Amino acid sequence: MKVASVIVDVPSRQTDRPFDYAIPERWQGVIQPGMRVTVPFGARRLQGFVVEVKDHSDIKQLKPIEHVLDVVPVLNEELLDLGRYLTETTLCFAISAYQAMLPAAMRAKYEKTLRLADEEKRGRLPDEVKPLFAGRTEAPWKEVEESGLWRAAQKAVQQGVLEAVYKVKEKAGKKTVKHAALAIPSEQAKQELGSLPARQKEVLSFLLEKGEAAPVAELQTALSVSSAPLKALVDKGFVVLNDVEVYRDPYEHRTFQPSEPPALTQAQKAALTKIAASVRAGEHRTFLLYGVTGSGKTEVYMQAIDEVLHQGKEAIVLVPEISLTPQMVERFKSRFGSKVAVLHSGLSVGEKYDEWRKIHRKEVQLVVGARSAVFAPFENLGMIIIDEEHETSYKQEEMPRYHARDVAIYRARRHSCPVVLGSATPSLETFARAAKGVYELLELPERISDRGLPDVHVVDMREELRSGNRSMFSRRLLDELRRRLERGEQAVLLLNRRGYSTFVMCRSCGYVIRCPHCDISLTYHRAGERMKCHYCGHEEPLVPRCPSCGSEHIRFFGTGTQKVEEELTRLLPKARVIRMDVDTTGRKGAHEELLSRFAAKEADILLGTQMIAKGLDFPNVTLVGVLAADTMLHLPDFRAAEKTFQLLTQVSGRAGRHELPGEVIIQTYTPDHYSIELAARHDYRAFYQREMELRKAHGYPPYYYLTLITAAHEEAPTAAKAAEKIAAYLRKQLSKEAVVLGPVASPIARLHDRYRYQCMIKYKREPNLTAALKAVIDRYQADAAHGGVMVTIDTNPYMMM
DNA sequence: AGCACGCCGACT
DNA sequence: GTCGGCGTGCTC
Repeated sequence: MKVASVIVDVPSRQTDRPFDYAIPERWQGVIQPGMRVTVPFGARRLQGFVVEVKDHSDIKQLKPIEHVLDVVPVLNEELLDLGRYLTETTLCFAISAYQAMLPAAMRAKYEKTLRLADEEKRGRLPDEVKPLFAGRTEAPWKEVEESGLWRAAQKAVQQGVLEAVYKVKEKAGKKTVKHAALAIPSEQAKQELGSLPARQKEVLSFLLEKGEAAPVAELQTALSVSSAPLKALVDKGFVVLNDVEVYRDPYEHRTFQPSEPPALTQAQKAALTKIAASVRAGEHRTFLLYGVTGSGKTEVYMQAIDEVLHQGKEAIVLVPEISLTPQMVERFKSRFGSKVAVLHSGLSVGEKYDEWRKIHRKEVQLVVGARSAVFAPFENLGMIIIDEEHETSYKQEEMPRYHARDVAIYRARRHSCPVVLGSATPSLETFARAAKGVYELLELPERISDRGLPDVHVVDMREELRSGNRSMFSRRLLDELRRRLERGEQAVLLLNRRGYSTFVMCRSCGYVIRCPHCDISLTYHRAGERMKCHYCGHEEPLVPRCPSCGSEHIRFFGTGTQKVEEELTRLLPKARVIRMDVDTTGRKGAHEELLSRFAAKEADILLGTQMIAKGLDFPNVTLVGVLAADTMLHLPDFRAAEKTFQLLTQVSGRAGRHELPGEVIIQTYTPDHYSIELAARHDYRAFYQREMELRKAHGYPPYYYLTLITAAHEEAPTAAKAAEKIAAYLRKQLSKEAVVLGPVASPIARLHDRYRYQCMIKYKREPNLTAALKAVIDRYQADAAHGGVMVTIDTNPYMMM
């Protein structure tokens, strides 16, 4: 008998293993590993992934597979293996790994209904349940539950009057368009023409002329006829209607000017030569393309891609979500046309599904996308590029907690092809590997515009305060902004905090308004006079009095983008300001719209959070202002200095990229901090040296590996005790070289109503670590469902909170 | 994750 | 005595 091993769609420790199912006769030879199926699982039916097909199972009573959802496997051998690798390295469930590789549309939706066992039994329904089945034989379980008749219905099920039905549904379908085509040979159709009414004649000759199926909508507008004549022809059997599958094209109404590769600089040429050689040789190598902002990294990528396509292979380009701007898409679309698929969060579920299918069917050879695009189901990969390699958004913060860089290197090794990591501010981990020769360093030390990097001025805001300027703008920044307005040039202002104020405090008693679910102060948002938690999304109206002492002296502290916008319009009434943050770009397409307005010079100042720091390229921008460079510096994160340096360098790079010279003003309360000083001097290497010393001294990456374990529970002592036990267990299991720190309360001590305690493991080489962590999960993650302690493990964390 | 099964307390 | 609460363990 043929047996399929299936990973079922239940993300829990106990079900995180294959279950065997019998393959019915009709699907023998059809079912292959990597296909999605639906299977009976207990009382339910679930979607699952076939991971193996075999001849025998040790299980006595096998249930059969119910349906096959795919004609062709959606996960090939390589991706199935990659899933196993992710499971092992990130300690996630196999089902989570496989689902992360596919578009959301392919994940199943489940539906439970109650159905009348047969019509004769209707009379035996309990009276109170009867209305639910009035005029139908099936009722959604949700309705039954909401009506409060749960128990009566359950009883009816036991008596065999009703039966529970479990359905597995596909989330998004394929989009189809109705097409009309001739159902008879064209010779016959021509003969029939004479005897037809006028309108029908027009329709039939239209189809005859076209010679192929025509979209119904198109046909109707072209001939300006209703659907009646068409229907008549269908009834006569002359014409058939078919649903033809089409792709939703998110760029349907856009045209892309074809572009030609420009000439390269010496440095670009040198880098390209090395990458191209590696592509041609089909060898796995990791390059670090370290090039200052504006040095033309993208052009190197594109010409390297040319080489890949030339070899008949495929390429993946990863770009951070926020810099996957229309500008970026346009550059790739105009160079590579229909060979490109684009995957980013702005697309609808259906659109993403369509882009994925284009890749799966090999209709495109290039994918440009955010993190998850690294799973693009190509089978003949020639290169993977990761732009802005240092970006932390490449790390997924939920299961599976993978880093796209690691996945890229895994896949590239398997496909024997190069990986190119590009950045103006490489992560320390990456640069250290390049320095050691593990990666090959390629440098682009100069801007292509020949302009040099912009002048950066650091303004000490303590000085400003001392000379009586209490506003959030230094005199220098305000002067420069005015000058830009006069000259008709544009400015970009960065403030890494959205909302109006960062916290609301009572001046009488010092009470700070906090989120009731998290240990976080609420941010005041002017629109609608509301206070929001930026972690869990909790919102409440602003209170006129202090909830603690009743005083009316409620004041706003700290500055957010909303407040800056207000101040700007007060100080520079003539300035037209565009504000860009999560609050103004939430709507679909808003991001794109705001940027194109700025590009069209409909505004003088672009004010925003870090989403404006990356990748934007506006020729008319000659001033960049950073309002508070220290916002990230004092966060409880060993990467705080690195992130500050990166952000300052990236945002500075937005100025003076073309003919006009650029200038950058950085406002700070800590002008002497090395991350600010060295960013102002554009000195990455000095920063790298300095930061490496500190990492070494404190035992942080890249000198040590980290694993972060968080225990969370509604009761603080329960969470603390669990963390304590875990730490003790790990200390016992691991070698003397490993350091287990904590447990301590997490920097965000409470989140979503749960208190959180964390332990950190620092280690260099720890062969038993994975086994020990699995044991921790087995012991604690099972309890999570039963109101127990929730344990999360992040091997190689980027978020310390 | 669901869901069934099973073992104890409060009602017709 | 039965109904109905929730803890325990299983799902090929």
